[in-house]
Amino acid sequence: MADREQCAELAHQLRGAFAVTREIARRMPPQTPLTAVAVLSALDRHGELRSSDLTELLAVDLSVTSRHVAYGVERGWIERAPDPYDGRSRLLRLTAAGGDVLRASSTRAAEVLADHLADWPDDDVAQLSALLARLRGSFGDHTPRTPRISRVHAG
Amino acid sequence: MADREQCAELAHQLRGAFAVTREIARRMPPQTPLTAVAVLSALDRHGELRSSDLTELLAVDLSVTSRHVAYGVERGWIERAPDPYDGRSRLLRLTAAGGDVLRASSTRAAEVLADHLADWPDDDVAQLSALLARLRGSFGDHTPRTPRISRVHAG
DNA sequence: TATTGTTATACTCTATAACTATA
DNA sequence: TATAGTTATAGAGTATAACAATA
Repeated sequence: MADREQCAELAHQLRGAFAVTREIARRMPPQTPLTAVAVLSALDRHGELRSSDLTELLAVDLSVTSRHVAYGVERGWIERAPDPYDGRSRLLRLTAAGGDVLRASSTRAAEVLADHLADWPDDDVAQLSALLARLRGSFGDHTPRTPRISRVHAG
Repeated sequence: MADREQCAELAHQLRGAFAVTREIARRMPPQTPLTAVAVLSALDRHGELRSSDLTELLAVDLSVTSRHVAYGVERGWIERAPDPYDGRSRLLRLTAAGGDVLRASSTRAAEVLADHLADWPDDDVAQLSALLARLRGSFGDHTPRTPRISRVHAG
């Protein structure tokens, strides 16, 4: 169990990571800000999602998700299908064009990181990724629950 | 040397960490947003700094630093002393009140983290902190150069 | 009556550019 | 002529609240 001083130090380092992420964001093309990439990436990894699921994954307000999704839909990166289990919501899906944009964006972000991580061993990069994934997981259960809840209700 | 796919994965996880940091920021008192804490923390760790040094440490534009510093000065958390080596700039210092605010803020941020990291072993928290510190370091040399440059110039 | 999602509005944080003062 | 810092302004990103539609 982590003590308070360790947690305070981690909070400090997270602020540093925040700065690094901002640095990456600055080097992304203006058409695909990091927020847009985050939405596309979530859809790519989880498949069909509802806005409320995305909201949990991105840890923002639903109104924010709504805007980001509209941005992607306008550009043909995301498509909205009817949700057979709930007429109020729709299922969001990545389109082929959205997949292309995501791949290009991921490549760009990876380039920026690789520029600075040239002397990092593979294992350290992997370990940092793994620890960050766990950190994210520890901040609440952010597994989308669209299939589970809807189908239980409908079945 | 990290390959591109690993870097893409790390970029993804950094976006997740970004969300976690936002979550912490939301739970901070409105008087001490995370940006203010970052400034106080930098002054606490590095001692006297110029605005340009802070700008590098925080990885923002100088105009942003200027605003954040003004915010702290207005509240008595930061004091500005004349820079004996350069009349254009001033040396920024944490005041006693600023130290108090920083301690309270750090405690609060640590609490939020500790709430979610209850089941983390000490070693993992320490390792994540260490890797994040290294990540920050790999993004350019952000060691303040106030003493070095000024004194060389003056000496 | 509660919930999903949208939109209007306001607030925070950051960047760009114009400016002052000093080197 | 260049650099440190400030300030005005604009642009992202987010949250709150009011709203429409459905459960």
